[in-house]
Amino acid sequence: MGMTITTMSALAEPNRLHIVELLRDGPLTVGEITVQLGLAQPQVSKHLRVLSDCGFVEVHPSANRRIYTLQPQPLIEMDAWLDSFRRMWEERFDRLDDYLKLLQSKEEKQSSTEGAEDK
Amino acid sequence: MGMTITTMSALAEPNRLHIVELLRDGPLTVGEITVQLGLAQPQVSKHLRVLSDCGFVEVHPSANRRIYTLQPQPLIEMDAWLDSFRRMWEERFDRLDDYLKLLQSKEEKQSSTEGAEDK
DNA sequence: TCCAACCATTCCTTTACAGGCATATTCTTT
DNA sequence: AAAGAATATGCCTGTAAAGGAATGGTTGGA
Repeated sequence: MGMTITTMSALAEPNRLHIVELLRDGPLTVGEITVQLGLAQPQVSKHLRVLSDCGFVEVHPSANRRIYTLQPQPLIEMDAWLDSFRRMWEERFDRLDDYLKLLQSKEEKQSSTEGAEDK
Repeated sequence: MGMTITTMSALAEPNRLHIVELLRDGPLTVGEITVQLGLAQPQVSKHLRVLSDCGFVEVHPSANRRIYTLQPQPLIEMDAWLDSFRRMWEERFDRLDDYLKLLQSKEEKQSSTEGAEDK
C-alpha cells in the first residue's frame, strides 16, 4: 500500500542510492553529481530521470543548469511501510523466536537418534 | 553504511516483497508461500534463497517441510538508514526548499530582462 | 521396501536494464 | 549570429536475473 515496487527498485541501483545519499546534504546540479559518481553525464541524467519518475527528486532549472532536490515523500512511504514491521522487533521478536527454537530443538532431539543432522 | 545494495534489490522484486509481507504475520512453509503467491514452487524456493542470503529469512527444517521465518535485522538496517533522512522531513524540509526558491527567483529576475522564461 | 510429498538445484530461454556513444536541445557568452 | 557549456534523449550492446521445466534429494507413509 503506497510502498510501490518502483520505490525499492529505484534504490536497488547502487548509483541511484548514492545519488539519494548525496542529495541528503543538499541540492546538486547534474554536473556536480556526475563528478561525485565518476560516471558519464548521460548515465547520471538517466538515473535522475528514474528517481524523478519515482518522486524521489525534483528539478528546477537555473540558467544553464538543472538543480536536483531530494523529495521526502518516497522516504516517508518507506518509513510507513517499515512501521508495520517495527512492532515485530520492538514488541519482542524473541517470543516468537523462542517458540520456534523450542520446536526445532524438539525435532533435533528426534533426529539425533540416528546422529544425522541437516547442514 | 550497513545499508547494502542487496537489501534493497531483494525487496525490489515484487514477489520477494510479497513474501516478506506474508512472513510479517508469522512463519510459513514453502508450500504455503507458493499457494499465496500463485507461483511455481521452484521460483519460490529461488526467491527464498535470495532472501536468505540477504539475512531476511531463516529456515528451520521440520519433517518434510521447511519453515521460513522473517528476520528483523535487514529491516532494522533500513530503519537506521532512513534515520539520516528523517531529520530532513521532520525538521522542516521547507527551509531548504524556500532557500532554493529564493535562489531561483533571483535568477529568473535576471533572465526576465529579455523576457524568456522556462516553463 | 517402495511410493508419494515437499523442497532445492540446474539448465535453458527471455527480458529488463545499465553503460557507452552519438546527438539533439537549451541557455550563455562573445 | 556563432560558438560553446550543461543537460536530456535515443540507439546499440552486454549482462544479470526471473520464469519454465526437468531433475535430484529427503522425509514420511503404505
